[in-house]
Amino acid sequence: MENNLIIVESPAKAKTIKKFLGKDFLVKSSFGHIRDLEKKNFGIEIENNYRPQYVISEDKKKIVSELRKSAKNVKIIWLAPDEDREGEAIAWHLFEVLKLKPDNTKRIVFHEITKNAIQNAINNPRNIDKNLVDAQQARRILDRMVGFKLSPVLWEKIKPALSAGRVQSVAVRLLVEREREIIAFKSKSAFKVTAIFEFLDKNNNKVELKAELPKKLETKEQALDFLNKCKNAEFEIEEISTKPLKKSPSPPFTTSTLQQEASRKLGFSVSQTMAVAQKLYEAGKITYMRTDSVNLSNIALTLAKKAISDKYGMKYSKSRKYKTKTKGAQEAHEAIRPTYLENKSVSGSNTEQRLYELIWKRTIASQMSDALLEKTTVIIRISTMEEKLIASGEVLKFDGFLKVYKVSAEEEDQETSKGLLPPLKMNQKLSPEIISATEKFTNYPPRYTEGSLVKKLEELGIGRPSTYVPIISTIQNRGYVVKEDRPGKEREYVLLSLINNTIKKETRIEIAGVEKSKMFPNDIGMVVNDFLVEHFKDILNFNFTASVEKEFDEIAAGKIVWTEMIDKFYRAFHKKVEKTMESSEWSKGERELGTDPKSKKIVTVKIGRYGPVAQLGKSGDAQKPKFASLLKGQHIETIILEEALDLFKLPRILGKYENKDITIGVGRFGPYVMHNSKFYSLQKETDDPFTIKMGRAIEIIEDKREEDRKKVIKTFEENHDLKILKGRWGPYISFKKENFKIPKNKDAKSLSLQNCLDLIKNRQKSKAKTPKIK
DNA sequence: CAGTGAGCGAGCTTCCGCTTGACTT
Repeated sequence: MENNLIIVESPAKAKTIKKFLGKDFLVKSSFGHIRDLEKKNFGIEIENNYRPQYVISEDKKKIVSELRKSAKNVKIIWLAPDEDREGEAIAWHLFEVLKLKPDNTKRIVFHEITKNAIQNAINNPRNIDKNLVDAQQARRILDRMVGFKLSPVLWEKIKPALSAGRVQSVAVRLLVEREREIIAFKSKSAFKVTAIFEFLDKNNNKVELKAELPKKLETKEQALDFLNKCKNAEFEIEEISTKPLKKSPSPPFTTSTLQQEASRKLGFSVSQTMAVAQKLYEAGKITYMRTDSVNLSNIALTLAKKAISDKYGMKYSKSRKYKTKTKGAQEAHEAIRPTYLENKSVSGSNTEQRLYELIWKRTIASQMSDALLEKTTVIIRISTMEEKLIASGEVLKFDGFLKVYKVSAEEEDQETSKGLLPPLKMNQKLSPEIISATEKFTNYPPRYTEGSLVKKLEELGIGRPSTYVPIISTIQNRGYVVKEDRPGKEREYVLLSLINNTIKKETRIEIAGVEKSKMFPNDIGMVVNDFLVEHFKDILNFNFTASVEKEFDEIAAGKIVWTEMIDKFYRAFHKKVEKTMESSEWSKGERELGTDPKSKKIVTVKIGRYGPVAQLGKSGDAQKPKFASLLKGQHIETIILEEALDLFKLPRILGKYENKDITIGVGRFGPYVMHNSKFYSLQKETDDPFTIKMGRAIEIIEDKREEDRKKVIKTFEENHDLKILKGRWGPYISFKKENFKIPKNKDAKSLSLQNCLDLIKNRQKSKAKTPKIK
């Protein structure tokens, strides 16, 4: 029987620690927090000096009782959660819930999981830091107050089941404000001049030199004027200069930078990255994946140095220490790094291997030498004017860290690929092959991706590594935002080119504004945001978290008492909640678009009971107003009168097919063709419900019929309700509008009717057995 | 695949941070 019990948060950590400790230590995990505020009745006794009502979480009851049992059988209990605010609170809750005694309970912390670090921690125990715990309680209680007082205001004033919170509401605000910037953005165009010179080098090889005019020309006239002056001009090299350039590696990964890079380089979503990282962590292949620290342990530094000199040579190695700059970082862990830096790759699924390799490269690169480059700039004189053309190129002199890790382009602006320049001489004469002036449009500010949103939140000190994934899913689940692709629009641009002293004018078409996996605010997100910003400005302020964090720090330092801080906050906050409940209007984001020329009625758009809707006429009028839902892609903020009027033209009857009406309409699942009371979806990109013709409608119907025929794998004469069909996840049984899985080891084609019926019966039985929780 | 804000009105929704399962139609 062991004499010691160590409790940590994570089972994977427990497993690792166990290896370093002798038989006398029992190592267990609490699986994170074990208690939380009661959900019913607010969980805070306002009248009793904000006394928190803690309850053991349903899914932790079993763990708590196990821990209680273990604690009884040992002499000393070591509480070893992380050394940050939340970790301290976990230790304190454990102390309270397990009814531990001060004389045989010790609080220890370690920053890396090594035998030495753990031994060192055990030799230097301390008591639970109650001030730090109080800071956490204040954080928890403030979040509950904000969330559980604000959300009901939204239910009352906008729509049921909405939510607001210190973190999520600011995340939505960022997206809404960016969207408005984009809506208001006016694109300007200017002309970019590039020249290509061709000449023969000393080996008589044809070489090209590409040069640019550093400033853009504002108008087409200026561009034409410039090209005209280039006619019969002489071009000559005026200056060649080189200067050395240095590039340094990025720090090793934190949760947020890993999420961004995995998204950019591997195309992973934020949640996918975390799921894969969790697997690697559980397998002992990487360190903990939820961290805000860029710090590497001394062991890691030594391992990195050895791995780099073994693989690439000593001159590639350079030990570096990185400092965390992020606001509010708690740094309870190391940066995310491979546990064994000598392993460049690992076994596992394809995604695991790729993510591991990314982590390995980034970690190793962070401990490598700078890359050294030489940048050459060539200035070309034009005989007919003052302006100069500039060509530049880069040569890599020493690759350094670039040997393993290419820095990914932060923003897309990589127009000129900088390569080697051909050998050139001072005063060398050049003759242009082509000089062109291309019309370029300024771009609106970029929409957020999941990763860039996380980055922004982190910069503002909002949210924690463990919450980035939940934040993103919450704001989507509430319908405030969607992540999606949107097609671009065609745009004309002018291309002027000077070839053989003649100017050619062309108009070309480019696709602009294509969006891939971007976060877009929905109408409801905008309405909720506007409401919150109007009535709860301070909480929606981007600095709100930072300023309360300062107060939490003071609580942790013992300078202020947590109940006093909370009292001050709550009094002011609660007054605002009450005032808003009483006085504010129903908020539906209504916008008037204009008057229908036919009926002379007013057209408005707003959030209706079932989502964004257009309304023709006023609700008080003698004639009841007409309503029509907005289509996907239409928004209250941007829809115009003509588009809204079109909505009232549906549903419309196109004609007859097989003696039945064909009707076009828009329903819950988007635009449809209805025929013989069956629905067929229109193609998202190609079909327009307002203009679709009979022929195309019939085509859609026939296509769907054909597809359905192909889906059928097997039918049975004896029972027409039952079919074996081919679906997205393989074959399945369809029976009276319900679908049933076919076990992987069974061949769908050879199933008999009886087999199928058995499978159905089995599923129904197992379903009945599953007890309903919650 | 329809309805579009109160003329019956129960009982519910909701926060942020720590952790991993169990569950996959």
